[in-house]
Amino acid sequence: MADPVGGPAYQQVARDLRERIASAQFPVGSAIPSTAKLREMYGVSITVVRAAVAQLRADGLVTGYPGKGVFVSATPDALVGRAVTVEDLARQVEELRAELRRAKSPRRSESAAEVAALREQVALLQAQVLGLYAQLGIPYPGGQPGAAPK
Amino acid sequence: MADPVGGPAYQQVARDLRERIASAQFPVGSAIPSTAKLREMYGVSITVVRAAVAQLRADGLVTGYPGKGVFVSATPDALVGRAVTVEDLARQVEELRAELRRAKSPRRSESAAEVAALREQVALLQAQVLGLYAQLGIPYPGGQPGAAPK
DNA sequence: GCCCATTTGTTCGTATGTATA
DNA sequence: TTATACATACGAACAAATGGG
Repeated sequence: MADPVGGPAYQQVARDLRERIASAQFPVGSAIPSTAKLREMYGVSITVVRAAVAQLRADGLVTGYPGKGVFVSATPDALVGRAVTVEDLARQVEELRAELRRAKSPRRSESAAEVAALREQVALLQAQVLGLYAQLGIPYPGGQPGAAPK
Repeated sequence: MADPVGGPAYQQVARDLRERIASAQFPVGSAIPSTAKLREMYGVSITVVRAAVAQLRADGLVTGYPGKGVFVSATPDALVGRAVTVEDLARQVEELRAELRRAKSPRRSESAAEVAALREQVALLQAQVLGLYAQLGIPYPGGQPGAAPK
């Protein structure tokens, strides 16, 4: 599995699982197939399945319970509908990163006051992104039944 | 490192690394010890180290670059909520792109170190935005009435 | 109550690919 | 070319929880 389109295998599996959750093929409240089943379904190893499920868990889409299974806790649509602009921002940032990688400088150093100012700007941007998270996390309508964490 | 008090080993390592980052023992912009070094430091396996670093990376604290290392991108203290509008964030991104073109102009001896640091910061932004897209409004996936098992 | 199969979570080891120096 | 380092990928094992017999 060298390097197919779509990136690493575990990300492809995670993406496919996200689509299935979004299309209600795996409804909220139900359990996704077990690790062994997913391994057979996608023809990958345990590691890939674990990584994919771990990513979904980190994203807050699923929650696993030892001895029972991994249950869908939310749909990606609920997140997308609220973060469309943020997704657009992510695309722009990704483009910036691609351009920067393409602009590999040979060597040298020193000076670069403009770069320093740029870095400062990036730092400010970073703080604002985190602040945006804090801001949007509160008024989220669904998926927050007022239950205290665990 | 079987210590049930602090949870799994990889979470303990991640917590310790967070504290070191917060205490500037690992300053922003610097690289944390390599995987092999961390493995010796904590006396754990590669798996634990990689799981801990992966968690920090998912949180947007560090960013890894193959062949270079894992660099600190931000401190946990920077997670203080700061209100900001999406429009402001989009404008900042556009401004950043304009500055970036000026910085990567064919000026030959452009500072490679600064550009590299900038690239790390931009990569951090990408990770943060993607994480924001994923975790928006989902502080805790548990507590679903009827969905949570038993 | 006890044993056993299933399942998740964690941990261990190792190999390969790719990027950097 | 060689060495280092991260990312991904393969396999295997154990603990804890669940549920069926």
